[in-house]
Amino acid sequence: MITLTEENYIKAIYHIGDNGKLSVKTNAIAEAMNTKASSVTDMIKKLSDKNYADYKKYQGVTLTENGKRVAINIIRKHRLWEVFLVEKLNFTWDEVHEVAEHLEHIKSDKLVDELDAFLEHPTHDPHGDPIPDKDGNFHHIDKIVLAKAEVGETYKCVGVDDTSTAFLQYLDSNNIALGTIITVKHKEPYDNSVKISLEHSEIVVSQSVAKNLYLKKV
Amino acid sequence: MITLTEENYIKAIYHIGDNGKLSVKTNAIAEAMNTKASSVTDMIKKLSDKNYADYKKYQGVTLTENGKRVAINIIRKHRLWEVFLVEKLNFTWDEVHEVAEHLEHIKSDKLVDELDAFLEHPTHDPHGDPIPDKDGNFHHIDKIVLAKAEVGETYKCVGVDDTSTAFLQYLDSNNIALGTIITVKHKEPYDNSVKISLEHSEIVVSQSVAKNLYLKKV
DNA sequence: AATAAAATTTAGATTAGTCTAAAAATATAT
DNA sequence: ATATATTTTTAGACTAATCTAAATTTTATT
Repeated sequence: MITLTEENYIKAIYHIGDNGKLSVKTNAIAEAMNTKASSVTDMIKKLSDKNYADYKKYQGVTLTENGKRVAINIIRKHRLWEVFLVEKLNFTWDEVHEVAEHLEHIKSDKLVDELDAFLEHPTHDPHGDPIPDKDGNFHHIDKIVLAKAEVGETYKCVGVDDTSTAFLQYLDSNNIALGTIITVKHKEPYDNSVKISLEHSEIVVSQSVAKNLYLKKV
Repeated sequence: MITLTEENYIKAIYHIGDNGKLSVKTNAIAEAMNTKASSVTDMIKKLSDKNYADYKKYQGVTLTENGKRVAINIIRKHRLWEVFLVEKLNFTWDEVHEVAEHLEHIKSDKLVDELDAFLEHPTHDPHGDPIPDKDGNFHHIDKIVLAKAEVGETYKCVGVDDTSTAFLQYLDSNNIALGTIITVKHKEPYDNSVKISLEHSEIVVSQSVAKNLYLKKV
């Protein structure tokens, strides 16, 4: 049996290590999970014993195929619940994360499959992140970041990199949501800010905003 | 902060003690929760310290108003999730309990309120048990048990006392569900079995079935 | 009312997850 | 390449929830 805590560590290792690809350092996990490095060492030993991770002392951890499977399944559940909360229960995209953190640990294959069907097999969560299917395959859309978009072109907003409450609320207050159509008007070389036009407005966004908003050419 | 385990003990005490009315014995809790009496003693001391229960050594426990509030809130969540699982995710009434046992512990007022609204403020769960409202008030329907129904009268099935998988599957296989209309044809004094007619059939049910099926006159 | 039986509590141990402080290994800088 | 700084691990302790076995209290029986 896998515990809730083990699941959370596996998820953190998956995310920090670029979707399970890279080896992850003890301190990076400790910081992400708000614990001490010593606690992390204990846990990664345990994950290694249970064949969820490969661990060599002082060298960091990587997830095994088994560990990746667990991580992807939790991510699938997390993102499906986020869709449910936004589409059915009127949550805003900055409110969903905390609740989904808990819902993602409910263990029932039937629950996940039926939820997926009820939501009509969504491929992306409210932040634009892909939802893996039952077999763990991600539906990939080729998106670019606003900072790299071309002046004069028109795009659809398809996701965000930064999912912090502050950023999501900033987007809300400027009427930018998933699906919003924007046109790039000007890129200012001096500070890398970008002027964009929306349906009813024209705004200038800073470089940090431009680096965190994903677009797809329409 | 209240732990998951504390919540489960509080719920058990509430149920065993006839909805928080009676004092509950240590062994009764141990049996219901599949633990040892010594573990129960430890926990009820803790619940007492935290003002969820009143406890006098060797005399059993009762819930405080505070404890009852917690219990009713968990029951509300449990039953709302059961409605969701049956009505939206195609669960059968014997499949819902286990998953709802986990969902009931998710803590988010917005989640519960929105779920309640999404389900259109249901008053009863799939087994016919009442769902308390936000303020903890139960919507009471005056139901009688089949064993006490009158011969010749017609009733609607509104609930069950026994929610075991075996009983629910028995009802399913005899086409009895919440809302089913039945007429009492004959009560056999010899073994207290009851002959009832459904829409397309006439069946005889045993005393143990008759004692666990709730009806309302139509 | 004395004694046997049953229920309950205490004492002490165990496991999962965490922590602090010290020790060990690795990385960095001159 | 040697000293210093940083990172990681170990050792030992703590809390929540559990257990077994022994002790105590209550209940039932004669």
